[in-house]
Amino acid sequence: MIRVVLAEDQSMVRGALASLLGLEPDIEVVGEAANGDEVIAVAEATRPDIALLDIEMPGRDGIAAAEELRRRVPGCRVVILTTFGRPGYLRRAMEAGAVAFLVKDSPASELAAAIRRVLRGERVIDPGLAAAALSAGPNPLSPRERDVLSAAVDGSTINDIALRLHLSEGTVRNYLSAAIHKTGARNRIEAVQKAQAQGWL
Amino acid sequence: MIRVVLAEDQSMVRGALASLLGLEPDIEVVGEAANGDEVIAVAEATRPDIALLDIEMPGRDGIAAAEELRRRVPGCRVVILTTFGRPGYLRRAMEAGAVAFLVKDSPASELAAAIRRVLRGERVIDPGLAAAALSAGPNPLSPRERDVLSAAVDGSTINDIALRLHLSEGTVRNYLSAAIHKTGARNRIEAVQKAQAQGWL
DNA sequence: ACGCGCGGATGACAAATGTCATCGCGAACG
DNA sequence: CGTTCGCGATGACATTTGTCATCCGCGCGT
Repeated sequence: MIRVVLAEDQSMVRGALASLLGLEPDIEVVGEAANGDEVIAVAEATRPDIALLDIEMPGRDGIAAAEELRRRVPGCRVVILTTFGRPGYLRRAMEAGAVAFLVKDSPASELAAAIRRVLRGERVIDPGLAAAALSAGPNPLSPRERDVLSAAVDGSTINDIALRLHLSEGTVRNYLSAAIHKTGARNRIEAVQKAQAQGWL
Repeated sequence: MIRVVLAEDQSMVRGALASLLGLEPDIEVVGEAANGDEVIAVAEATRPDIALLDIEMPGRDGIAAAEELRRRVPGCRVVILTTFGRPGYLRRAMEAGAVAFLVKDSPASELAAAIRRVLRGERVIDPGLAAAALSAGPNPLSPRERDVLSAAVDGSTINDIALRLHLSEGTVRNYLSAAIHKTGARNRIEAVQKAQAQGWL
C-alpha cells in the first residue's frame, strides 16, 4: 500500500481528495492536515511514502512545508498540488525538494497516476509549465523589492508601507519604482499582478 | 436515488467531489460540467434533482447558471458550493433561486447532508454567513460604479478605463471617487478589495 | 409639476505616486 | 584592491489620482 498524507486548507476539497485517493486499491490516506505546520506533525507521526501538499495555505505554506519535510521526514516524497501553475511556484517547489507538481485543473485520474510514478522514482511535471518556468527565468526582484511589493498588495499607501517596514517614504517609492520597471508594469497595481502571476511574491 | 449534476471548473476538484458523493449510497452523480454553460445543457439532458454549482467559473458563472436553470429545468434544486463566503454572493445566489449555499471550507460530511436536507425541502445556509449578508446590507454601488470599479481591478489607469468604457477621464475619476467613498476605502485598490470581499463585483 | 437619483461631463485644486540623479554604507567577488 | 550590488536615504520634478462644485438631461415616483 502507498501511504499518503494530505495537506489542503479547504476541508471539503481535502475530504473529496481523500475519497478520490481512497478509490484506488493501492493507495491509503493515512493522515490529513489543514496547513503546513500540521502536516509536518502528521507526517512525523505516520511516516508516509507521499505528502500531497497544496501551496496556498494559511500559516506555513506548502512550499515551506516541503522544505521542512525533506529534513524531518527524509523518506517522504513531496507532491505539490496547486490551483495556480505559476512558473515561480514550480521553481520554488523544485528547490524545496518536491518531486512532482500538479495543477488542480488537470484531470482527476492524473493524481493517482502521478503518485504511482513518483513511487517508481520519476518526477512528474507538466511539460508546458516546465517550459514556462524555464523561459520566464528566475525572479528578478531583490528580496527587499519583494517585501515592499508584497506590502502593497492590499492597497496600502506608500506611507503605510513605510511605517510597516520601517523605511522612509522615499525609499519605498524607489523600491516600488524598481519593481514596476522590472515587471514591465505601468504602476504598482500592475506590478503586483504581474509578479503574482509569475509566482514571484 | 438522488440524481446530482456537478459544475466546477477545476477538473481535479470536480472529480474528487464526484468521488465523495459517489460514496453515499443514496446519491448518484449523473453529469459533470466545467462551466455554467455546459451545466445547463447537461441538466436539460439528465433532469437531475440537484445541481451543485461552483460560483467562480469561466464564462457563465454559477449564479447566472442558477438563474437560467430555474427557468429551463424547474424541478432541479440549485446548491451553490463556493470558495468564498462573500455576503454579496449569498444574496445574489438566493435571488437567483438557489436553495443552499455551502462554502468549501466546511467539513466534507456537510455536502451530502446538505443535499439530503434540500431534498426534504429545507434551505441550507450557514447562519454566520446569513447574518453577515443581512448586516452588510445591499450593494451600495450603482451599476455604473460597479462597471468602472470592475474595470480597475487589473491595474488599468484612468485613461485605459475611460477608453474601454467610452467615458471621459473626468467621469471615470468621479465614479471611482464615489466608489472609494461608498466602500470606505482610501484609494482605488482598497475599494476594489473591499468590494470584492463583499461580493459586490 | 416637482424632486431625486443616475449617467455623463468639465474645471480646478490638493495629494499621492512614479521617476531620476545622487549620496553613503557594507558585503561579496574577481 | 577595486568593482559591483543591495539596502537605505534625500530632493526635485512631472504625472496621476482623488476630491469637489457645478452643470445638463433623462426617467421615475408622488
